[in-house]
Amino acid sequence: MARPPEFDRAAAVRAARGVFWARGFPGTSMKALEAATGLQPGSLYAAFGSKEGLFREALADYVQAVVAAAVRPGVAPREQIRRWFAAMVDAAVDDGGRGCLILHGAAELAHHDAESRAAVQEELGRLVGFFAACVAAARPELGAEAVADRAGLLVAALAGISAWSRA
Amino acid sequence: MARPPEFDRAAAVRAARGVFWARGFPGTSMKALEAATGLQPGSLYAAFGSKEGLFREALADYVQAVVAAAVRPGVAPREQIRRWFAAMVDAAVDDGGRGCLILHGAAELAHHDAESRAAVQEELGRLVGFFAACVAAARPELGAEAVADRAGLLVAALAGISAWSRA
DNA sequence: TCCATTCTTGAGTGTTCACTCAAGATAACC
DNA sequence: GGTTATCTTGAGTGAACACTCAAGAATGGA
Repeated sequence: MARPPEFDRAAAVRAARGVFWARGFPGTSMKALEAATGLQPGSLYAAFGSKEGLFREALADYVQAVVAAAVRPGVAPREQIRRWFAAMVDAAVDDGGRGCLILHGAAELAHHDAESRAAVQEELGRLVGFFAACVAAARPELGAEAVADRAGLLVAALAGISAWSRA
Repeated sequence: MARPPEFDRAAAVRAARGVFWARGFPGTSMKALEAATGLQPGSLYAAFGSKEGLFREALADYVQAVVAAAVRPGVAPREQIRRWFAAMVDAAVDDGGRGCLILHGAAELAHHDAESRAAVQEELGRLVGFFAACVAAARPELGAEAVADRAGLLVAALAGISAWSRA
């Protein structure tokens, strides 16, 4: 019926994720994304609609990757949080100055369109929710409020590492 | 001999500081700075040389203002640190999402000219140095390494508040 | 009063930005 | 093989960007 796409969409998203992660949203030009993905602007816009659209997919891919690194069957909830922090520490030590794509994306897209802000806030909520679920699983006797408090504390600490490693 | 400038340079810097603080460096256009300062591009460039130059002065003004709020004659060193955090908390609660101009500037100018990077790193060093001096004064028995450790911890915590309030 | 110097003005510079679109290429279905 | 649908290509779009500069206005000293 029709010609199938030639390029690997997942690979393109992964490449874009790397550029966004290293240089931030405003610091990344479409030219840089074309170079990283090896795609022409036409293909890029046909597939993702806009720079923001590509960023949203890259962000989702990032979350999926970090979650996958932390969440493994049979891993205790407390260990999952530890692994998340371990990934942040590795990023700070090895690729100095990348930080957390969710947290920086939230700041960088604060004055953009509502759709992008909602998307990044959703990922942010997912992050907090993940931590809350781990805390609740590790300490079943805690009330909902205490769980939310401690999850918030952990994410704030994560934000500290992220911001400090970028500065 | 010559016509004196009509505008108040300090007021212009203060106005620019507010815009940079609220919207970040890349999110702030020269048009916005012209509107905020009430100056034409010619005057702005004659006075500050470039957008980065204006940002550097705005950053210095920011540091001076926050230091002035914390450092008062007769205030104990520990209380000075407390006041710095109090200012950060006020900024997070009242003007939600501004964060610390030094920390965000360091991340936003990471891929700009060396001069700007050096300037922002210098302010960052001044911030860490201020904390270290306060810690050393509050706990004279501590060694230099312990002082540096604790100052670093405090700044990392500051970075956490800053990043989290922006997200 | 006149001159020298500097400031202000604002239209205009070239560049880069995100983004579009017509034309050609390619594949699946009949 | 013809048809149809979609993909790729890459030159090109207007807008926004940081920035400049010539001309006029204003001031202090001679």
